Amino acid sequence: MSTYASIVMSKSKAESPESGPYHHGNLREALLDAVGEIISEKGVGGVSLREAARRAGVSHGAPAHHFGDKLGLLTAYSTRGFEQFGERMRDAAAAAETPTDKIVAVGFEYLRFATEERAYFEVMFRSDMHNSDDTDLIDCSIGAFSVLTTIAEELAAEWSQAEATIDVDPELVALRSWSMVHGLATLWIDGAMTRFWDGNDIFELALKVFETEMPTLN
Amino acid sequence: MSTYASIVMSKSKAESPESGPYHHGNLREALLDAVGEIISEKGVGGVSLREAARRAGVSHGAPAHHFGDKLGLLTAYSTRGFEQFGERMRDAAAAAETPTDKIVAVGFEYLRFATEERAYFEVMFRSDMHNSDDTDLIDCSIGAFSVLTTIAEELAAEWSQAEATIDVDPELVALRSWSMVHGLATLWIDGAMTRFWDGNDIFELALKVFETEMPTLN
DNA sequence: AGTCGAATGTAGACAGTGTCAACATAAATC
DNA sequence: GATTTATGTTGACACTGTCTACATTCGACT
Repeated sequence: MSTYASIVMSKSKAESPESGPYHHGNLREALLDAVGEIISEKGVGGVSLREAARRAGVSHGAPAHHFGDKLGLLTAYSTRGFEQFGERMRDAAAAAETPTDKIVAVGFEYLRFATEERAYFEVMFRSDMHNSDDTDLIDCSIGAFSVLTTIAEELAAEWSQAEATIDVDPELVALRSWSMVHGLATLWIDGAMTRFWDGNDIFELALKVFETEMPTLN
Repeated sequence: MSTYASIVMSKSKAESPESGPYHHGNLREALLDAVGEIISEKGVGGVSLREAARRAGVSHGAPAHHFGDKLGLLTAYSTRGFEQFGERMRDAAAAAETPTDKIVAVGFEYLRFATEERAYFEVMFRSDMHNSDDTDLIDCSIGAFSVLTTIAEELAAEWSQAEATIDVDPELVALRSWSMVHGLATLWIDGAMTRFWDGNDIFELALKVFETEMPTLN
């Protein structure tokens, strides 16, 4: 079919891809972009292989060649999210001086990512939205969290030097910080806190929550 | 059609409901039970109105009369989860003496519910799995969390009596505790911690995490 | 007791979905 | 330049949510 013919004969049906070169050129990335768009517009439940294909201007079967199945697409999207997440964590840590400043900066960056890049965040931390055994995904997630564990080690070293009585496990410091900031992020995102806190700034709330002393429970 | 005829002529097709009385009698509860079964077997993504109807031995259109649509079914399931969750929280708090004991007991009960009743937990804390505006759901969730806020008030009162310097906001104490335990629960459930903590007992980990002192970050 | 409306359940249709197999086209490799 | 590989298309299938039309039963009112 000539180029003219393909234009004239282009179907108006929504299913059919726009007329263009047979090969997309960068379909993989285009599909991942589409996933982000769909989640932002309709939520994670609105994601479908066919809709992503439609937005990338390609037939409904095309995505299978790049991602296998739906879970494969979401896993790749999740991996991309962890890449960007890790980059943000590293940048935030690098911009601060002391271990204490670092962990606070990383915590706030965590919240910023969760709220600004909610599409990624939801898929990243929902085990049924990706294949947890995927090696790329595992590598990227470990890369991101290693920022936190590194800071925790620096913190623990600092504390054990300053106060002889305190000898904390760095790993537990990391897990404790992680739990707190992750819980705050998810509860905030899911709207669970709206009926117990009437503000619309999570950073303001986070500052107050982090500063709150709990004597008998340290 | 006589009873005998209905038995003899019963179709073998999986779609068709088992022969029985025209009215189920307790379809609403049966469908909610089915949802729990499905989630336990196949995860939240495996839930479908038709599968629930099939398990309840009823035609595919029946659920609509009780729940409207799929979101309605999940909202009702979520509400039922918050009812049981609230009951557990209240029982745990009632079994402890001091405010400090109470909040620890409630925290551990929170983790127990998250792991033992994972089917409920996932739907309860996933905003796209239920209608957050549902009044019954709102009532039940507030009922559950009010246990925590009540304890936080008792704690804050105790602390402000004992140590004159500390005057904490009870609401922030509640949100802080909630964030930490919720973050730990969700990260544990989603398997995010498996590569950073090699144990299989969340209560053991929780004990260590809660006890970990973080001097410069209180 | 009888009637009628509401509640509950059935059956069929429709568009949308994921996945598969068969095929078409372009790119890469030798 | 031929062939293998990667990429994309098309059609089919079973499954899904939702809608409409219809059937049965329950309950309330006379």
